[in-house]
Amino acid sequence: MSMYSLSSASGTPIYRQLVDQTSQLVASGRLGVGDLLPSVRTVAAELGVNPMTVSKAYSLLEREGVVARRRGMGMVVAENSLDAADAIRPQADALVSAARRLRLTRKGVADAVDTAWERHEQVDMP
Amino acid sequence: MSMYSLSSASGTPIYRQLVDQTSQLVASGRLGVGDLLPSVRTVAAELGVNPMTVSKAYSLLEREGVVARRRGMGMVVAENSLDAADAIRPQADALVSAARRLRLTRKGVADAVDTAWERHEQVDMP
DNA sequence: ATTCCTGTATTACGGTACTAATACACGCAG
DNA sequence: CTGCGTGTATTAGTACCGTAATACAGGAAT
Repeated sequence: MSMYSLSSASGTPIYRQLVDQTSQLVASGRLGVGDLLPSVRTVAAELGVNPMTVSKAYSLLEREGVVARRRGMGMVVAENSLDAADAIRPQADALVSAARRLRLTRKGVADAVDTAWERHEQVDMP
Repeated sequence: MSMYSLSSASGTPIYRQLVDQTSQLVASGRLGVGDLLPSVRTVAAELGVNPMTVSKAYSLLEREGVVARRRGMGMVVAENSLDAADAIRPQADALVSAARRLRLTRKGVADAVDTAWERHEQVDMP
């Protein structure tokens, strides 16, 4: 069983799904500092995609500082990699910036987030 | 002076910039219900783009219910168009969904939004 | 040294997204 | 009706993006 699962219908490209899922695994602690990622060819075979596609994902993750290269070994989770707060910062920034353009108050944004949270809770409680 | 301003470097396509900027003008109240939008050809000439590109933006806005068609006249701001809370819903959803994947608490998200808000306040207080 | 494993540079191909050129349908004003 | 104003269907071209095929550079293991 692969650590990744692709949604072919999602429209988001494979390499980006891999980046996102890896970031999530790291940010949520299910992948710890120093852990070795599965090799490019392993992932490619499991998912039925081309090794280059996986490589592209790994390179992006390296540029973002999430993983580091170990020569001859593969890729490992980097020293100062993401925590959850870092990981959602871009989305939080996007929200705040949109809200300010619309001249919303701080409370207005908080309310919007609250109702969004409740919308989600109704859906996926396991 | 046009009501729109394009950022050619931004990477986001022209028609989408037009949709976004129009939505913002409506959601922020600077464009009121019934107001007539500038004609496709006017906008196209001012911005130096093709009328079809503007038309595509207007059609999207119509599908989203932001504007309505007045035969022979042009496009006007629709009756039940956006308010600010509607306008940021997609971004709020994206944030919450990312946060839940990372198993963040409700408070964790709220905090992230607060710090994001403060980051922005330091930048653009007029 | 040989073999097996890493990741990747290069190239090519298919598809799609964006924009533009042209021509059209139709309402309004005279 | 004529002329000018709406928006748009159709078509085409261009650029870019995502993916794959292939071949390569280099460390690890023995």
